[in-house]
Amino acid sequence: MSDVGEDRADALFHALADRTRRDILRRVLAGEHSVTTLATKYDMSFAAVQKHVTVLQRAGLLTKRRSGREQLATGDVEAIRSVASMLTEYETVWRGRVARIDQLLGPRQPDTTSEGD
Amino acid sequence: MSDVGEDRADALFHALADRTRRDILRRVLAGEHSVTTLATKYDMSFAAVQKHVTVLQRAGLLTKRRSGREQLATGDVEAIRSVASMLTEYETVWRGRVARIDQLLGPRQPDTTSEGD
DNA sequence: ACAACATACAACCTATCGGTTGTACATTTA
DNA sequence: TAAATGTACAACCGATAGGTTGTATGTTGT
Repeated sequence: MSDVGEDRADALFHALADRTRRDILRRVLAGEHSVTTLATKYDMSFAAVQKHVTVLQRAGLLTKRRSGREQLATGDVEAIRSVASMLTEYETVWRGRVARIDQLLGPRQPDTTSEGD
Repeated sequence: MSDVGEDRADALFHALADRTRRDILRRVLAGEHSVTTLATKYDMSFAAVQKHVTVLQRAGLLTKRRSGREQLATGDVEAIRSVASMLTEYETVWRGRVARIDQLLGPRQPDTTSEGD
């Protein structure tokens, strides 16, 4: 993967690696919230929450929209999907291994025990 | 979500938030590798790589199997899938928002522009 | 038995993280 | 216009992350 892609993966996974940020993300995916509104939900300072929002924003997981003196944050589901597709690539790597092992073992009886997946 | 579930999410996302660890993960998903073999691939000390392997192991993303004096690491695709399913839950939250907005706007003409997904 | 190899882990260092308080600034409302 | 509100950001602090070197321990191979 490209260096910029790895940078993006770093930012995305890092942003998701904190439970407060994940909770904020759920809230802003469900609907728009001002930073102050979000801040009231957590037992920490406004500044701390504001930093978490910034981290999520830098990772592209949320965007902010100014409305008067409020800054309304909204979750970006496309960013979530891009993380999911990264994971799919990992799973593809794994399937490659299974395919190689299958080839190594040669043709066998079809598996009838798990036919209705 | 339960506290233990959040702990697990912390560990998983943290483990994935480092490009060296992600690269190790790809390698061990593709096939078994000893820690020393992995260490030769990176421009850092054996101890550093060993620590990365431990982080991945603690998160459940890989398992180790002793073979003589070697420790063979192998990727666990189920852990990858569990992360993917977490993300699906976030997407579900988002769809809930869209559904609420739809309801708010009331019934409309069906969208014929993207019928063939 | 002994040398070489593979691993584990402690101790240490620097940078970053997640939190704090304080201050500054723009916008709204009385 | 002045006070209240919402935000941004700098400076600081303790804990953790990611790296290092050094040492100890188990496993091969000669």
